[in-house]
Amino acid sequence: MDRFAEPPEQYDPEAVRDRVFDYWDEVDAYERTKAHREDGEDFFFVDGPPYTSGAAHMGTTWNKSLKDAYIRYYRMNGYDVTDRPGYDMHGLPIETKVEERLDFDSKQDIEAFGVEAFIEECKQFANEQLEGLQSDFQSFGVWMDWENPYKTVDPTYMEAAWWAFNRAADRGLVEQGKRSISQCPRCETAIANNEVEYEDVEDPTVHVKFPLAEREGSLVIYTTTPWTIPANEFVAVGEDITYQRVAATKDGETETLYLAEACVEEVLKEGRYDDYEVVDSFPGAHMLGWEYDHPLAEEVPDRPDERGVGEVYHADYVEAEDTGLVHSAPGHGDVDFERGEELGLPVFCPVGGDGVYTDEAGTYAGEFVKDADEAITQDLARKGLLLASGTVTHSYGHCWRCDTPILQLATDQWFITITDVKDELLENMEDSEWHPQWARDNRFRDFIESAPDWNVSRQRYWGIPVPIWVAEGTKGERPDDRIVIGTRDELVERADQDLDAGMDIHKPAVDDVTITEEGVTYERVPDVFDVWLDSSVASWGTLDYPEEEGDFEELWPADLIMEAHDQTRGWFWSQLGMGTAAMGDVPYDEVLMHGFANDEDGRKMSKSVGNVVQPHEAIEKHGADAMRMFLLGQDPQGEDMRFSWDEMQNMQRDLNVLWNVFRFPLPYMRADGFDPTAQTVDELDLAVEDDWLLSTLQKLKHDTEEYWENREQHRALQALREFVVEDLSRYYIQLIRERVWTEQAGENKTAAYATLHKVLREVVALLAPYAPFVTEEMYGYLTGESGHPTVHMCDWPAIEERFRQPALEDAIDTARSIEEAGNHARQQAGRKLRWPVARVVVSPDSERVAGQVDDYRGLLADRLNARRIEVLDPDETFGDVEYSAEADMSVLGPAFGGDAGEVMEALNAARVADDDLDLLEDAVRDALDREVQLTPEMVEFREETPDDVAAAGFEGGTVYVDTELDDDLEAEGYAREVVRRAQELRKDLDLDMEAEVRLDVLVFDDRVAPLVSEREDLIAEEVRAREFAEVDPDDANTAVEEYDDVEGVRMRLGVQKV
RNA sequence: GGGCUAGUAGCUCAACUAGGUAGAGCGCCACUCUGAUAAGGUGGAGGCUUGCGGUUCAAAUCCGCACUGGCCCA
Repeated sequence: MDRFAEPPEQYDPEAVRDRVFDYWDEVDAYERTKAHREDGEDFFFVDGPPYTSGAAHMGTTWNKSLKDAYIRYYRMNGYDVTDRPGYDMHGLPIETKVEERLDFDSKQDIEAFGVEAFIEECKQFANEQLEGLQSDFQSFGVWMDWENPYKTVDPTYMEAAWWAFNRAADRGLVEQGKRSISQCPRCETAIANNEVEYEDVEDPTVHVKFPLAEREGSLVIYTTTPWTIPANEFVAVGEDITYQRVAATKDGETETLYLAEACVEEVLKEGRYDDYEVVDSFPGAHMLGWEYDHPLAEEVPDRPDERGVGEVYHADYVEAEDTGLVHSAPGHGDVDFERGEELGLPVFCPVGGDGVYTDEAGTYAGEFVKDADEAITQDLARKGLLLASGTVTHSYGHCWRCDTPILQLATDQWFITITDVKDELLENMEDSEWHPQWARDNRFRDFIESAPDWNVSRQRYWGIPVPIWVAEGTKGERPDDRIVIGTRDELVERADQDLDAGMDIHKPAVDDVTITEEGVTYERVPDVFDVWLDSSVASWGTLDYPEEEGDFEELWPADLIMEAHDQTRGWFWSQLGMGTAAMGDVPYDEVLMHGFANDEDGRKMSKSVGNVVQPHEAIEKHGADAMRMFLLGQDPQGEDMRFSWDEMQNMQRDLNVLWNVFRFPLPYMRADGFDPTAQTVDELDLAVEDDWLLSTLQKLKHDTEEYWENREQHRALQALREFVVEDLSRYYIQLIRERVWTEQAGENKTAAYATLHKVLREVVALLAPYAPFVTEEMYGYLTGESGHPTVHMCDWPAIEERFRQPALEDAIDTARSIEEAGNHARQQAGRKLRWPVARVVVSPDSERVAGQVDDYRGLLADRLNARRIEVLDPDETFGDVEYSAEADMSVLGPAFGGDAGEVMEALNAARVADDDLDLLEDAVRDALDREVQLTPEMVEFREETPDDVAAAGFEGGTVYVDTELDDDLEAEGYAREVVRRAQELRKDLDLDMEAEVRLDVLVFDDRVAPLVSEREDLIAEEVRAREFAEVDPDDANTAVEEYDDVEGVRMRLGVQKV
């Protein structure tokens, strides 16, 4: 791109993006940027792999934008950043999608179809989804290593999981055992708790009487899962809860029931008893050890009947609700299971993985459990044990993929016994720095403390095969008789079959592999890993470890990871767990935890509600840069984002302002042959505004850097936008316009070019991580061949102390607020800025402000279009002014206590002739009808505007604008009115900036006409009028216009090109 | 049901960590400007700071409860 070439007049985001994509391709921008930092210090970023089902939504887009921005930031700071993207491609969600595609209903369908073919389908599906995600991410400018993503389905990656699992096994953290797990009977596999979705459903309820064995009466239990009653092994009570023995009467018959006191009335009502009498009251502790008869003893003859089963025990999970007596089946519920383990009870689960009762369930064998609810209820009723039955609507867990109600079953699973290393987990957690920190210290810690052992086995197909081989026929029940394979090489070496180390290690390829050692043959456990285990090894999997060792040695652990807050229980946790189990360390040093993308009302975006905004819609509407700026303008530390079209539009508007700012000087620079490499701010004599802008730029760099380092890139963006819009566009550009328009070349003009050029170049660099497209294009125009091929190769702009001038910044601040006050005063007086005023008087509050005004008189006179600026002494007053006072509540409050409010009001309302405390006290006394003691600290006096002068206050004093006119001022005022209108005509004629014209000015006012004539020189220069003469109205290059009221005067103007 | 987190102008957010008359940007209205012009300037309207209680002379801020959203857990 040619330096200072003419950029398009309009900022068109889509066109910019198209051009930049082409440009990036053309110059290999990404590759060169990476190569540029090859020798830099390493920065190991790890991408949390998105799951490959579905497209990128606003949340993923936010996440990837953040990652991209921080990667760019670190690159600009000289780091060699690891930027390998990852994809999470195994697991049940994909299996169920593929099953849907193939119209399968069950595992039998898969087996019939063939496991190998099914795996192939899954692989294909995941790859298709991956392609979609890749192009989504690229569409908004994310620069990661798209050629070489890590995929959890690559054998190299899968090996990383095997390796880690093997390490955990070596540490004694892998065991097989029964656990109560959530089972999806359709998918026929255990699913993770976080894969359980809760929804409201209607379920049967039963109140059942468990007849006591050695005493009269029955325990009353309540459950919504009658199908678990066959597996009942004990009844739990709370030791400290009060229970009652009641004699309940129905139809003239009386029976004895045991219930928690709090539940008696309601339960008996449910059971439609006519009356009852409380016979006895006692704590649950009295009931411990009571024995009862299993209510379905005859129907389920094979249930365990050993000592200890069928008794009452205490359990912490009991509360005085329902009946206060809890039916407990260790073969099902997880708390029941845990308590059962403690009590040394057997685990009895007469239900298969498909939810069908096994032979152990006696008469119910062969029936699907949920279907058996009714038969069981009827059996209980027939036996006189059903106290009541009904239905209830409550939230119940469902499989998140296929929406089947889950079952709690105790089954054989493989576990990583995380609970054995809980202290280590907590210690390791402390080694990671989190933004925000509360997420680590509250949420994450709580989760770790309550985390159960990790069930890593799944009875499915599309996953990393569990690398455990157990002695034939032992089903893994003999812990010492098993082999855990850590690498493919190891498998090749030990396998009975002839294998190739490059083989795919998915099912079914490894299923038939056997290992025979010392006369024992081992066969593989058929399970695959829980998909959460896949991504848990990403910090080394992304480095191809253990296959490749070099990067791992150099880089691990990750310097930074960033994901949304759902990953606290997901990836942040699984990595900590696996890192600790396998390496004894947390695999990341720093976590940036961001929030979720909600809709404009703060609600979750969901397809069913129809409030989803697709990233591509946002890109089409406002451009990828504006979308990224919106996303990156959000607080990334734990806060959810509210999507806002409005805000995104603001971003686009700001980019438009920047575009205009950047475009403005280019034609002048080009025309004057400005050379930014030779003519620099260090060598030129800078004007005060140049010094100021450069100083302000240093402050900006200081602030933005601090924000980025604190992971508050949104604040950095805010500061940057403010600089561009307020300081650069609204102030600096306005100030230098005259300098730039001057025709003669000169150092003054060149200094403005050099300043603007430097500032723009740095602003563009600071903005590059947010808006990679538009900054690229601007950078190209600014630097041409002399810069890097891409803005993204730039160094992060460093703070240059030599430009810092805090006193100047402060003074200009004052000048700007005086200017603002002056404009205000002018507006009130009806005197537009185009008309000069004789004088502006500044009455400063302090010597400091007085000095500042004195130093920058010229600037102020120029900005306020005043012939002269007068400065009063701080204690001097301007004409007849009154004073008001403003209360300082922090002093007033403590002094007056409860009266502070009314004293404040009286104080604020008072008007006094002088800034004198006694006068003020008098005024307040009059208002409140009592004496008050004021001190100077309590109030600040303020001058009140006199009626006859246009005045306005500013932070450090008051500005008075003297609006009285004389001939000289009027002459210039009218002359400028002529100039402005003549310019408009020039524009109508579409004349070049350089074009000269003939100007015809007719003023229909005898007093004003000669005044205007006096200023023909001024007019001629401004309008590039070569002569004042009549114009030919018929000429195509002529524009004539008549104006009825130019500040009370009629005039006609004609412009003709010569 | 439990934990964490948030609720401030029409919208996006500051002020909350050390209690002292609630601010900005955008939007809206009026006026204005016109050599960056889908810009710029000046002014204005707009808030019982989600609600209810408490602590305090004084609460957006501290405490409790409730309501609403979000995430996680059950």
